[in-house]
Amino acid sequence: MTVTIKDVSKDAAVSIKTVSRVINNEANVAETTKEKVLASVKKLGFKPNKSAQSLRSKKSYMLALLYDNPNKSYLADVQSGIFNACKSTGYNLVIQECDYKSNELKTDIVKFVEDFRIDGLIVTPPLSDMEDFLQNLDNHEIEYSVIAPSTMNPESLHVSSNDYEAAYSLTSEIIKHGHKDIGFIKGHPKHSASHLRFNGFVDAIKNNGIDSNEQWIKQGNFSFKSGFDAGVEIFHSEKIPTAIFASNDSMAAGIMKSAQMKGLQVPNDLSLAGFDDSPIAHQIWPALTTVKQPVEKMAAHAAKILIAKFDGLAEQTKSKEFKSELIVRESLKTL
Amino acid sequence: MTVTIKDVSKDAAVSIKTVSRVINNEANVAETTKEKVLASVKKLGFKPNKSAQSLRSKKSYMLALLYDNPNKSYLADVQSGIFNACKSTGYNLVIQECDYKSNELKTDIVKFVEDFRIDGLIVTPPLSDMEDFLQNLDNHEIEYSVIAPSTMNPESLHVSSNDYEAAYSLTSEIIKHGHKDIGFIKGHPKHSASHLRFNGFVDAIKNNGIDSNEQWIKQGNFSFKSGFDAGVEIFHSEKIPTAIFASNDSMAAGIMKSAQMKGLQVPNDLSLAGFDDSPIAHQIWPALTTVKQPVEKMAAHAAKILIAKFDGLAEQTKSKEFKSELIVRESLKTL
DNA sequence: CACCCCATTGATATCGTTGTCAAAGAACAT
DNA sequence: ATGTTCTTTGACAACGATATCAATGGGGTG
Repeated sequence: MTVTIKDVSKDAAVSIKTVSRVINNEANVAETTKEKVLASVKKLGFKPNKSAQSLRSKKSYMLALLYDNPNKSYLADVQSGIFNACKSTGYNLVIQECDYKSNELKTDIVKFVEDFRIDGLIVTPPLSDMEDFLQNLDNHEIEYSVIAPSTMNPESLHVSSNDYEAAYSLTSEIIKHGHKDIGFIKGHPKHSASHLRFNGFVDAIKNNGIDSNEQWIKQGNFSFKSGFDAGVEIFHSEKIPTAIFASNDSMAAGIMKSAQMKGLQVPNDLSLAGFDDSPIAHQIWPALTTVKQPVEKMAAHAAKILIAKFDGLAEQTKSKEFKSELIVRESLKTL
Repeated sequence: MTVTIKDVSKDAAVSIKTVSRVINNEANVAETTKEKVLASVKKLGFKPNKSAQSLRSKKSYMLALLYDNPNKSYLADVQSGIFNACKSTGYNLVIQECDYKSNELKTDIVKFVEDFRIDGLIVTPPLSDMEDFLQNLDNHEIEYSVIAPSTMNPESLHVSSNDYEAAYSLTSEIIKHGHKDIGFIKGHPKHSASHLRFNGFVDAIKNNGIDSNEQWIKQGNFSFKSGFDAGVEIFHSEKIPTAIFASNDSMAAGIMKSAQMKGLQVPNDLSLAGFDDSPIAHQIWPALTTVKQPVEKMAAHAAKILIAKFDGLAEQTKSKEFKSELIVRESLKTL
């Protein structure tokens, strides 16, 4: 049958409480005792029963991922990262889709956390950008870790990426390729990443002494269609840019479609750049120049720092900024 | 504080065991008693403590999704379906990535199930096509539900789709558009869906009195690159087909890339069809003619029948075949 | 040496449910 | 009326861990 803490205590000739102390890494256990217990644990193949732990300790060992993001590839990466972090620490993950526009969102989530006895939340954009939503979690003393928040409260647990710098250097790269007429498609206005990327673009343009043309700057919302629509508008103007930087790959793909429909060749007639390095970036032709963020690692870290807060792990428990990587592919041509 | 079964039993003036009986839908509870208890449950907002239930009943209320499939969009849909089914029944889902080629796969999974006390597995292709793997689960008395298995054992829990018929009718549609020279890219040989789709294609060709050209039939593996490579080969031949049917959208996108690189216009010089209706299908231009499977619904059903087996739900607990939908888009042109 | 302090350890209660088993009463057969 | 069976109900143990609190003993201090 299954091995319990009692079996271990017998084998190691100590009390069950001492075994409990060892497996929970509690202080004040003699080194020799600890070794003895660990030996028995290993020998018998003991694994603590999560249900019993949970029942007694009032912890559920469950995290929940909150998202409102139609990007399946992003979501898959986030999940994958969190799952890995959970697995090694004995936690479980529940996925909860949200509607950031809903009026009941705040109360729904509090109820969700209480009903399911969730230990902590991992919050992704755009929810991570809603100050009042996070404030509400604080008020209810719900623990959470945030991925890419708009304001980085040093008190709060969060991971971020260098969106501004990445957009700045991608823009610089475009300029280096000889482009002076550059369009930009903004991302969803509720995502802080949208503004960071736009600011990076604007500053790079400015610092290189290039004028920006308002007509070539369009508001998108990260969807393929919004990119397509923006492209249609831009290609309608009398003069069109030689390059367009879209705030994500889906929109860049949308632009590519509208360009192709208009008979424009990418990259000969138009260079294109995206952001995210989603699968689409290299599944279209020409493949997109883009920026790759270590989404999976970021998500894993977000989970780790949250779990560390619960279990007091020694590990790197600090909020952290991750670096993106510029990927230059065929869609960007030297003029 | 939290409401327990004890509070309910007091409020309803019955024993805790009777409350337990009611919330577990056990037989032999008088109708009036049942109503009384349910009223108290509702009034107090009682929710059973999963940890306590789990500890005592030796059920974990956890399912695991087994996959070895790089297609993120497919995975996201499967997960989403299962999560929905789980949520309404109080189960949780763990995701377990596998390597179908691994020698230790069988023992690893058994260990995984035992270590985490998983109640049941949901198995996706290509694992669902590995007879010996499933047999091993049977031997260890591990419960599971299979998505798209190669052989549909009426004893086993499974959901399937009509891959053969869908491929047949998509091929017929291509033929109806006037094509006689049709290429085909096979999917990953370990997926039974690959063979079903190919057989559907072959039979449709035959029944329409069309000759198939071996040179235009290539082995792929569902990846973008394999589609691209197949395209390169095909476009190398002296005569090229007027249409190509790829066993999934990624490969169709790969072909499109190789066609465009060769200067071939889709659909003017070459019609193209894919399968799955993944996001890429409408994020490239021209958008792909394809087949959409109700993946999310299938996955939800797979979870439901598994849970039903545990909890004896009255619901539709039968294995089921789901119907796909043909989606004709611009990539298919009438000759 | 007596005293106290602190590190270490253990006995036992407890978490909130379900399982076991027996009791009480209703229904039916004899 | 009596015995038998079946339905309905409850008292109490048990699941496997952690929490509480007290006991033990070694080391330092006066």
